Order: sequence, then structure tokens, then C-alpha cells
Amino acid sequence: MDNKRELFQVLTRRFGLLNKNCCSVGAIDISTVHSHIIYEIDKQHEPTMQQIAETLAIDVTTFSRQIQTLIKMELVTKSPSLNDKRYYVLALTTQGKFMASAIEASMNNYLDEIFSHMNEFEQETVLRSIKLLNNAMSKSSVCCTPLL
Amino acid sequence: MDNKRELFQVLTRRFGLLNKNCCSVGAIDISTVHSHIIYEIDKQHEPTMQQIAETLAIDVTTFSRQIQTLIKMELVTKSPSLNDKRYYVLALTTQGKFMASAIEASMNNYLDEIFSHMNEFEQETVLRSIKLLNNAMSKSSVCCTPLL
DNA sequence: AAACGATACTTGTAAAATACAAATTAAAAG
DNA sequence: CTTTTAATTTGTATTTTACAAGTATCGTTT
Repeated sequence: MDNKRELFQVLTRRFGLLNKNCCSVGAIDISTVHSHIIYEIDKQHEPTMQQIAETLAIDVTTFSRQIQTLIKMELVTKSPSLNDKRYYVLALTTQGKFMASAIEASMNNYLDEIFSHMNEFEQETVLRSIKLLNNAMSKSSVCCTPLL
Repeated sequence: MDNKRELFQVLTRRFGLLNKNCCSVGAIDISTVHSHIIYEIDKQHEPTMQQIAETLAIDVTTFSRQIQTLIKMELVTKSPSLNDKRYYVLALTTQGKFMASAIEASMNNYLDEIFSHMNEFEQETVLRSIKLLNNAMSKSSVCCTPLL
């Protein structure tokens, strides 16, 4: 049973591709990183730059420039915190929220299509397993520690 | 049960990070893409440029330059095919093979550590599920088609 | 309150990754 | 032999990335 690594190699590759494909909505193309940023801003409560950057394990300087891009695309806003002007609070614009749900819908479509190739029982098993795996990874000392 | 997307979002993110971390062997840093290229050259039988590029869904022009880098790093060789001089056959150098097994070992370490947080039954279930998932993805019409 | 260091974020710069269009070389077809 | 098709490379331009250094704000110490 030591094709473990092979299984994961293929899985990561497929996910990478899935992520590349999934994120063009209408005329606008969204990169993988951008989709993750949008996803997290949508999810977290009034997050700051650093919070999102840390969650996604992106270098803050890189992140700063990516946010600038997303602001230019009018998907994200950045307002200085009232308590502490060093912080900026990130939020999605109306367009950004629309984009978030469009990506969500697109992703769900992909996933539903993929899951449609399995029977009910297999689907349940796979979902439960991914939960188990995520959990195990969150406990891991060697990787993935900062991520949600 | 519609946190499906959330589960996958986190999973892909973790895998991305895992892939980023796993690939520095000794003093040499190997990017995710490079590790995938090395993995595939090792696996396939006398592969050509296009074969690997297609397997990994990388643009051939990008791939051409990446191979140039790997050749400079003395991890890969590229020899014109005897039958058809348009083709180049890719192979790993001795160092490249060493690198491949070093990455393999490192990846196995990561995976073993992650799996150590689950019991025997869970481990079996997760592995079986990933097999199921890979299979479902390979049948999918909406994504991931070219990949292995 | 002035000075200090710490914190959050940005810019300078330079390297690497990416991809389209066009060029090159070699085989296959006519 | 000419034309077409195929495999790969180069020209070029954009994007991504990250280290080092910078700016601005806060908290703390004196």
C-alpha cells in the first residue's frame, strides 16, 4: 500500500488544475491565489492584511501587491482601522461578493460533476475522509500549521 | 452536507503548502513544478518534452524553459530521438535520480507523519477515498482530463 | 512629552514563471 | 521537390514572487 505518494501526487496536480480552470467568471479571469484571497476575505470577520496573508501562507509583501491588484479590479476594499491606523480592514465590494458567489457556484458545479461519478456511499466516504485528512494535517507538526 | 467546497478549499491550500515545503533537498531548492517534472520523467518511459508538458498541463513554451533550468541544474538530460529528430527524449541524470528519491523520501515522511494522526481504519479509508476521488476526477468531463 | 522599539504595511529592486506570437528544424504528404 | 504538419525554441511582455529597506502608527519607557 505504498502508492500513497503517487495518489497524492496525482491528487495535488488535479486540484491545481481544477483551481486554475475554475476561476474565470464572465470576462474576468481570477487566478488561484486571488480566488483564495477572495474566499478568505468573504469568510473571516473584518480581517486585516496580515490575517489573510498568514491564513494563506503568502508573504505579506507579495500579498500587499495582490491586494492592490484586487482593489484595482474593484473586487476588494481596504480601509484603515479606526482603533489602530496601522491596520487595514479588508472587505469585498458588491462586485467582489458577486464574484465570490460566482466562484462558489462554479466550484460546486465542478465538485458535483466529479462526485456524480461515485455512488451515494462512496460520496459519503470520500467527504468523511477529506474531513479526516484535513484534521490530521491540522495536527501535523511538519506542515500546514498556519493554515486555518 | 454542503461544506464540500470548504473542505476542498482547505485541502487544496494545504496541499499547495505541503508541495512548497517538501522540495528542498540538501542545499538545493526545488519548486513544486520542478518536483512534478522530475517525478514524471522518472515515472514515464523515455518521455518526450510534449508528453511531460501535457501530463502536467504546462504550456510547452514554459516547459521548454523549465527543462533548460533543470538541465543547467544537472538533474535532467535531453537527447534527440534517433527515429525522429524533432523529438527529444528526457531522462534523469544520476543526480536527478538521487533528487527524485530524496523528494520521494521527504514526501513519504510528510505523509507518514500526517497519517500517524489517524488510526489504522481511518488510514485505510482515506487512502481508498483518494483512489475513488482520483478515479472520479479522471472520468470528469469538466476538469483534469489530460492529467495522467 | 520625547525617545525608543515594535508592529503593520508599502515600495525598490531583482529574479523567476508564464504565455502568446513568431521562428526553427525535421518529418510526412502531395 | 514543394508544401504541410509537427516538436521544440526564442522574442517579448506580463505577472508573480520575495528579500531588503522604507514609512507610518502605536505602546512603553524614561
